[in-house]
Amino acid sequence: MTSPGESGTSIQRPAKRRRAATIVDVARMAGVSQATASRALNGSARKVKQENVARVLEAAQQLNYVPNASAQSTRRGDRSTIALIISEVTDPYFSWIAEGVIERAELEGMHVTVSVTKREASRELELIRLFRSQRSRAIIIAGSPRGSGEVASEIRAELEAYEADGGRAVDISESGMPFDAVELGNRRGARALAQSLLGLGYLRFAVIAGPDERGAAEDRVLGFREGLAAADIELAPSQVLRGAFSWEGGHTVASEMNASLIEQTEVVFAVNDMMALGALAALRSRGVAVPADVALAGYDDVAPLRDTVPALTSVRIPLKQVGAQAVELGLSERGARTAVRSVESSVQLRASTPARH
Amino acid sequence: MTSPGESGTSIQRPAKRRRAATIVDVARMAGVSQATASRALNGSARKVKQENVARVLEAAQQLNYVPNASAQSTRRGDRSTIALIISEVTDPYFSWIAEGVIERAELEGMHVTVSVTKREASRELELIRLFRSQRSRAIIIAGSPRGSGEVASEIRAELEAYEADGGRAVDISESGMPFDAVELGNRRGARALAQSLLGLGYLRFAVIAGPDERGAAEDRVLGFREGLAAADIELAPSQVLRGAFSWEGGHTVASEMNASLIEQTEVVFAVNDMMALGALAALRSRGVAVPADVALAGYDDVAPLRDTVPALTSVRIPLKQVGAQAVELGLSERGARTAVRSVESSVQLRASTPARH
DNA sequence: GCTATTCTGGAAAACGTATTCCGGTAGTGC
DNA sequence: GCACTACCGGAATACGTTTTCCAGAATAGC
Repeated sequence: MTSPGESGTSIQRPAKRRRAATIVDVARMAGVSQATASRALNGSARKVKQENVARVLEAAQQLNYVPNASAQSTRRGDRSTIALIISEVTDPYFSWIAEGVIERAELEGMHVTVSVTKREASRELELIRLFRSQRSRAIIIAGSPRGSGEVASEIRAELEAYEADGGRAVDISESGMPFDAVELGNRRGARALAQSLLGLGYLRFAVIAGPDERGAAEDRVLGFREGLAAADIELAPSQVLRGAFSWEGGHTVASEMNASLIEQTEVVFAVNDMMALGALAALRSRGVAVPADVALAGYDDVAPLRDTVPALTSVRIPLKQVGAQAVELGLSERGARTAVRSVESSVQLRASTPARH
Repeated sequence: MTSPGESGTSIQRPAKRRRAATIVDVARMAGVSQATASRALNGSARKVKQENVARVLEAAQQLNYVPNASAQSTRRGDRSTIALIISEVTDPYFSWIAEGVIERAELEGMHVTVSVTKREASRELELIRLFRSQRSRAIIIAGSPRGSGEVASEIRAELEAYEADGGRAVDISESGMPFDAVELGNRRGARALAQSLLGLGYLRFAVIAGPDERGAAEDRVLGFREGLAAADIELAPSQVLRGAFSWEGGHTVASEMNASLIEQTEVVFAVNDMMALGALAALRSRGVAVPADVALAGYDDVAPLRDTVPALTSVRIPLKQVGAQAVELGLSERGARTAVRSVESSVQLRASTPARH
């Protein structure tokens, strides 16, 4: 049954050496000065005799030399990586932004360091400090929890200090902070979604919102409200349910949703697709048919989720492009006023919200 | 229509300063020596008078001082970050592994740098060199393209050099390379899936495999074949279709799939869930009902995809745990033989593969 | 053949930090 | 008052680089 070599294979390997080779070792082996070795290895402005270059390269190869990046950057004082702070890696919303950031950064010959906040402001603060300490070229923050009070202002102060030291902070959201930003048009998008749903004949709404009233997701609630207001419809507090920004969050909210509220609701708008899908699963297991009994809309229009049944109505944001724009801002010259890029989102009507009557 | 403050807001901000404060600045402001400042700021073994500590801290605060991480680590020679190399951020398979890695690393007080290969071996090589240069504590590689020949052996050499310099390489997959590894049991899992499908009464199979015959995904094909072999069923070459490891890949393969092959097939096994979903969409748009006409199974059992309709049969791998194990290996003492951890996967039968007859 | 110029190599300084080593001060025991 | 021992601050050195500065050699120009 156990095929040979399939598992549990443990391979003998060479003992470990002690210490990485330095440029001094290379220089000694090549019989040149350390300065010459440095010049030969990184092609500085200065020329070095062809023969010496060859010897140095040969020695470096031989010793498996790799420059010590820390030493290089202390000396050069350079900023060569871009830091990306996101809330959650497993959330496709963030991973698509990350994709865009990484791709664009690579085009510029820069590397990206991705870190995760888990939506804790204290972690965000810690990470910003870390990247400041690492002299990152730019810090891109997507989906900051941007807690209230204390921590929020510490975060702001830290970012300002970072910019004062020559770094660039870029915010993905409409934060009103004095940093460059890529604006997602959450409010506008949600407004458009509300209007589209009204256009389909929906009149009675419920919203599954984020855990509290801060952050960019709340703009979606706000925009949705504005859209409804145009038809003189208001959202009562009981019609706004709150839960975590995840599949589980949506599931929990929909599971605990008051039966009479469901009864009265024609369409549920969840502020992101993951929550919408969680809600979908919960509704279904409660015997509520979607969209027959209740229609459902999400936000983000995240790719791999597009083929659920019923296909989910959502608002598409060009997330990769958002990431790319953030990089461009981060690499651009810092102006006296904050720069804001924005991106167009579009309502995608699908089977989960059929026209009513 | 345009609400004030919603968009296009550009904020005046302070002019940028020139240079980050160094520990020397702090020491000068506090009126102590640089050595004392250093000792006060990082709590070294040496004690420094309470009053001086206070003055130094005060000055640091005042100047918004943050230590220069590069300088610190050139001096200390420390290795304090873990590098994670994955193929694709947007693929939930990888992002769940990343989640596990990041979470576990944080428990150990380490930070993680995530980089993306895009499945190009040359990029992998470049990244390994980068991390070697940055003196990462460990390099965890998930889903290496592990190209053939030339580059593959360069990669191996680079990793060996990295370990010789004191780093730790951890491989997520069964690679047969002389590095510690977390084994996913791909072959075993696929074999079990095949057996389960046979148990349900399926007899005619097709496989949607990766673009070529290398890498861990091919073990899934191999294991599947082994499982079928137990019932004396063989997979003809025409029954193994190849495409990219993505939704699009699965979609393309299924779109181009020969109609008579579909006719003859009872169940399609795609080597990962994303491809399965792509195939699902394509089949559907060709008018092929799933599972009525053709059943479908995937692999990975990735969370947000679980509630497609029909629910997708798949093989669940505890991906977060895989990431965590990789970190443990990377932080453990290096032994004379490679260590291998393995993880249990389990077949999840769902509606996409109903029992036959 | 002599001077002026261009090359190119090496010694030394610098980057910002941590740490070793030295010396002075204060405290303790007589 | 003296010797001995903590204690703690500062000067100097080290980390592995890049870069400046100097000097010798080679080349060019006459």
